[in-house]
Amino acid sequence: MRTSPAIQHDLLGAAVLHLRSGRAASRSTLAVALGLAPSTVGLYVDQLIADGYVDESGLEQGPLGRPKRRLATQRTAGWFAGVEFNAERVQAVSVDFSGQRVAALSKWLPDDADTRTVLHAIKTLLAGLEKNAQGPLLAIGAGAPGVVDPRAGVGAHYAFIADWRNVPLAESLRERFEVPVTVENNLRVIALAERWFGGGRDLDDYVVLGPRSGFGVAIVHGGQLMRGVHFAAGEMGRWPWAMGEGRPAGELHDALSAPAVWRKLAGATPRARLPEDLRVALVKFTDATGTAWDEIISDYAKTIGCLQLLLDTECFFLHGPVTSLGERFCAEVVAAVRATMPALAESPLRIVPSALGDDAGALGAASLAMESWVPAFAQ
Amino acid sequence: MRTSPAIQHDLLGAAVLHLRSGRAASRSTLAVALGLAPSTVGLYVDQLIADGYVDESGLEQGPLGRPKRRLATQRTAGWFAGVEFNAERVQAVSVDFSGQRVAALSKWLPDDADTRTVLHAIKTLLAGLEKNAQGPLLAIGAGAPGVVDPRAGVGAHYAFIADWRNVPLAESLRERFEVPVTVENNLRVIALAERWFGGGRDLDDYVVLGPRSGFGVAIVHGGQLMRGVHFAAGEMGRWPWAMGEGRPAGELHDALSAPAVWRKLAGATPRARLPEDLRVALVKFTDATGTAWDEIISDYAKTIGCLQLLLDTECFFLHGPVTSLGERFCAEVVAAVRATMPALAESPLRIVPSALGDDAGALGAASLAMESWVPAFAQ
DNA sequence: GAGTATTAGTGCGAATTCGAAATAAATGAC
DNA sequence: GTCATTTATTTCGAATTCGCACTAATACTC
Repeated sequence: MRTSPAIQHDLLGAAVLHLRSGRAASRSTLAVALGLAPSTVGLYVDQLIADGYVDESGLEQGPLGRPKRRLATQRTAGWFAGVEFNAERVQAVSVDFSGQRVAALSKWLPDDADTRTVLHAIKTLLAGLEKNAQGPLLAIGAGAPGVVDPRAGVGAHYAFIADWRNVPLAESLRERFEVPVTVENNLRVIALAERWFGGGRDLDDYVVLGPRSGFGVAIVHGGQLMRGVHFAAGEMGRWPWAMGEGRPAGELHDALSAPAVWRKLAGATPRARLPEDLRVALVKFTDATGTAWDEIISDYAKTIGCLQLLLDTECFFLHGPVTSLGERFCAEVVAAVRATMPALAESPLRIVPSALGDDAGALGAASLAMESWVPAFAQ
Repeated sequence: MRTSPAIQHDLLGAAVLHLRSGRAASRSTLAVALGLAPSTVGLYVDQLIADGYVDESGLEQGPLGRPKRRLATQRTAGWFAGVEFNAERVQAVSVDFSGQRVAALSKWLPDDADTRTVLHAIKTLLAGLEKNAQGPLLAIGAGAPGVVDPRAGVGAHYAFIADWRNVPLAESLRERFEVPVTVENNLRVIALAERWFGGGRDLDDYVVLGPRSGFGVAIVHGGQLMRGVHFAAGEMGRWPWAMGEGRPAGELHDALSAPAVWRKLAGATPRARLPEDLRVALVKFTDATGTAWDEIISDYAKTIGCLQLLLDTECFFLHGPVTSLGERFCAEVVAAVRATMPALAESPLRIVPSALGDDAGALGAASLAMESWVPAFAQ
């Protein structure tokens, strides 16, 4: 028996995050990850086991020496909700305490959706998830479009939902569900999803490319989301952009957004509804060729090359409907960057289509919830 | 008398940094800044005073209550050296323990300077500073051009000094002067100078614009330098850039570098030696007008606008020779950004000419030394 | 000028975290 | 099988840090 169980702390939350992510799976690795003494970690783990958040699931033998006692988060200790939305639809997922996706719900919004409609839809989906959930709801994360102030928990503004101005999203959900609520911008939440569920597991520096109805990016630097002083970082779509010889200058949106890509490939205005239908439509073009294709490759290459020169990041994740253009698209962009930008000719540039599907945003929102959680006062 | 003097720690170093920067000036403010209990800070301060690093310099009365006992770093407790160089010259400064600049030396390099020459010049300047210094040398910081690996303390490569490849700069200086040595890239070191000696005192997010022989930027995000995975962040000069209607596409270097600006304004190739003479030459143009001037404004506006859309930073500091174009230049660039980029029309964009002079780099290098220092084991 | 309110700093016992030695659990050599 | 070696975890006294009550130093009130 130990002398005294340690009083709870943010460190308990941090320990759970390490265990859930798989970055640490025993007392000894946890000690290294948290920068604490092994004896201290022992106390924390005892506490977590006693409270039912963690259990020991067996031994893991290394090449030599005493085996590690494997620790894992207890699946049934509770669950997290993530919800993400834009002007067209709301998506929600539930994730159990061990970080596994459990269920998902989504709902299309009417064309004239205003703030009230959207909030109502969000609450309906969350309530739907609650019905079939195991254990208590521990926290909610929300990914909102437009400018979001995560500190205040407010959706500052977004052009495509009527009325969407200084919406106290966090407060509204906390009142209804009585758990902590964290909000973050749409695309930045997807960056979190990459870290927890996608290819960003071991990366501290990466960029998410988000060509949807516009074009934006989310930058992760040193493991932290780059938000910008006014929470407006990543709005690359507004860059001035020459559309090609003879054609008028426009914005980057007009070259890289999902509808713009579709328009170029199909030679017509998209009737497809964003973004899922566009995704399906774009699959048709995965082996396209010709000037339209080359133009798209070259625009993407130029954009990503600029980003790489400026940020020197480790990996670019392509998200949204354009992802359906596949590996070949990414490979050709890499080749084009190397060919047209001398400074990056030797660079180990990585551009990968995200392995996450359409609910990346909702998963990321759930990650937000997981990251915010700390154990309540165990009495 | 206190129970037991606390054993030394990195926290002692952090405390000194807060006192030196003026962010904290008493036990109570220090406690808040360091996130420690007031009683603990008391112990640390006792230790620092006993070791001669800090002293009490009087009282500071607030609007109400007991006055703070003002703490200040002891000017004579030792000094820091900062050295910065490029292919043309080496500059070095000494800074006393309270962060005041004491002396500066500089030296032009021969046209064919190679690695050996440069290292020798650096050591000579540092030895020169040592001669007139008060107290012991505590640490050295170095700002090196090109790609620098701060972790290894190595200058990785730089095109304009023959032989400059994987130069163990830190090791070499540590051997000679027997103090800790930290190295960092040229321009990033200037960003540190802004924080310690310039207008970046209270900023956590800002960008340094460095038009010299090329064009690069240094990004500070969340108080931390953005280095990039390969220590190559900020190399914007290699962005592809349309030079204007009809003219061939080039790189951003060709539009924004100090020689390029001079060339446009003077209509000739610069004979001026970089960068000091260019600075002097550019002063002549501070009230220039005409298409050349407008073109420069518009190129800078476009570049800075792109950066602002992407990074949403708090302030841009203009450095290098172009700074001599003055406040008017910056104001016109701000106006041009607002006029040409709708998304930034309302933005509280700040572009300021750096208040630091030509030895900003050396001062920044000294900051590097100050930031790295922790008190030795006081016995 | 005594009393109250406010803020700064200190003393001291309690709580936390550490460090080093002890113990535990494995492998491999003989 | 026993023993040396290696790695993981725990024990336990020591070191650090905290929390809170207390003292200190000021302004303001009456």
